[in-house]
Amino acid sequence: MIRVSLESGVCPDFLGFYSGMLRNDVVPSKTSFSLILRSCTISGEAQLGEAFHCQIMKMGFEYDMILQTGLLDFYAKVGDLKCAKRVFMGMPRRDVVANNAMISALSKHGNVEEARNLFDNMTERNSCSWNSMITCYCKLGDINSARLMFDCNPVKDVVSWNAIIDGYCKSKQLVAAQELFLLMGSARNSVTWNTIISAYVQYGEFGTAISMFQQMQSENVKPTEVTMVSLLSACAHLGALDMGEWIHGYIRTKRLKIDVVLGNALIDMYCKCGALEASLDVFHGLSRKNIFCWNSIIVGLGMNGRGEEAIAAFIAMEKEGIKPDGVTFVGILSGCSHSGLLSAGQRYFSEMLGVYGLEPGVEHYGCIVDLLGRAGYLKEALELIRTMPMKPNSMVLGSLLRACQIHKDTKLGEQVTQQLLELDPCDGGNYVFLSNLYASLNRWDDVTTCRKLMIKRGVHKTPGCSSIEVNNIVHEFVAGDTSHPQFTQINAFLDEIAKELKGQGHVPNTANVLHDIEEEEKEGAIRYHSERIAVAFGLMSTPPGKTIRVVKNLRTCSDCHSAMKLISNAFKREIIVRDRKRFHHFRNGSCSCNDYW
DNA sequence: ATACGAAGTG
Repeated sequence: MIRVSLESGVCPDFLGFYSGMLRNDVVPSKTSFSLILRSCTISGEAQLGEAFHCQIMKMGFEYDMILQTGLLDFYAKVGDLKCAKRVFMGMPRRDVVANNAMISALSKHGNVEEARNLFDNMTERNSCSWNSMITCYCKLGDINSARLMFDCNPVKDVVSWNAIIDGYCKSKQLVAAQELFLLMGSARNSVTWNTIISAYVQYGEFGTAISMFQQMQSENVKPTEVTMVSLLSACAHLGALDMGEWIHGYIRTKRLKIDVVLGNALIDMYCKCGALEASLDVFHGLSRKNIFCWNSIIVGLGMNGRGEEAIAAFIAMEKEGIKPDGVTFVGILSGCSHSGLLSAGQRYFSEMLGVYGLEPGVEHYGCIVDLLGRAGYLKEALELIRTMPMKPNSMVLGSLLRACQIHKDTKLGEQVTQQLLELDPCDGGNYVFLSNLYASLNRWDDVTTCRKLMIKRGVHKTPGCSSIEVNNIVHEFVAGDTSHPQFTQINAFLDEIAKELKGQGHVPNTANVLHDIEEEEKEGAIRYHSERIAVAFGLMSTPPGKTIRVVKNLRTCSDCHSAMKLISNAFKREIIVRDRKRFHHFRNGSCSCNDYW
């Protein structure tokens, strides 16, 4: 029965069968223990396995090859190098399997020298031996040695190819990975596809990741849970809700197993697409939740302006006995900041160390600077930066700068921007900000100086870019971009919107024209910000009443923010804009952020 | 022996 339980793949009940044996006065044999050990290895039960090892010693069994290999494999998998070595040294004879297990244990600890030594001294090697060495070098970032191993491997199989492709992906050599991927042709299995899809997601090429999935299907390779996790992550980044929902449907129809990782990917996708209720449904439906799931939902609630609920989730998490970590507090503190919960945020910040024993990092100080600054406590924020135990990074200063902008403290704003410029001279945003600041003060000479400095240093501003998904296709609009095939219609529609807004008394905030150095250079070629083009496109190409969802790479400007409110009212549409850091749910002329952002 | 998840800023 223990063997059956083991071979069923998940070995859920080997302990039950073991205690059953004892209850029925059946003395477990050496084979029983070998099987149990194997079960512990597969399910990663480190402590349980050790306990059984003690039991085996007590029983006084003679150690044979099978038992020793089992023990070695167990210690190798759970990462106990010392014990693995001890078992290994005690073996009178070491076959390929034993040697491979030892190599893998050494590789886990980064002992590449020792692993290589063992590998070189082996009289017999199989594909596992070679593949272990390939991954060992890959993990260490020594891709050239890994490639050498790959090239010398006389018994290359699909695992060797997958391992080296992943190695290239992880060492930022996508081109080399693509070359090998193409060379594989029909030898590619689902791991190969998962590797390349996840690489595209990691490189930020979300659209390519999705089209690779389509190609995977057309080549009849079965997508797995891992494929879905990568695709959902792509959807989360793109804010592509339709695609995300389609994937969720696919998971259900194919009966893929929603474990903590896939569950978390779904939660995160729905949150980042602004579909909180769907996210909560998945969250509550999970039978097991780990810290990733809790953190995702806490961050998601905060990001969508539901700070109180984020706090409630935090309390629920504690009740379940899950200990919060640094990420949890980033979520809670930023959630408090977005909802203006000043005192709650301060309380959690002090409890971090006091109650939870977590040392606040620079990211947590950043949250509190943000919290204080937004609420108008500029002096306090500045004082915190002065007294905090580490140097402020660009994010901390960025938060302060934002506060200066909201509360119109131009003097402090200039100081902070100068500091930011020194910290990050390659970041175009800093120059734009400083330039805007000078422009608003009519200091045109300073504007020119700033602009020249930018050109001299070869720095470029990130262009504003918004995307919207219509009929499963993600359309991207860069500010001033006229390349969309339907641009003429879009432009006409933008005029219509402008008229409608004028009728509602909207006065365009001309200060925003100065907000963008490149816009000035293009001399009025850009009439509108990217999110407006995207919303216009959405309004004209979707049926009345359908929610419009737009994702923007930068933060929305205040003019667009007020325009969106009016558009939502004039066209009777719910508009959800995800900007760089949070969501705005526009409905009936107002926004979920209550203009606090 | 290979593939997957959460984070503050302008």
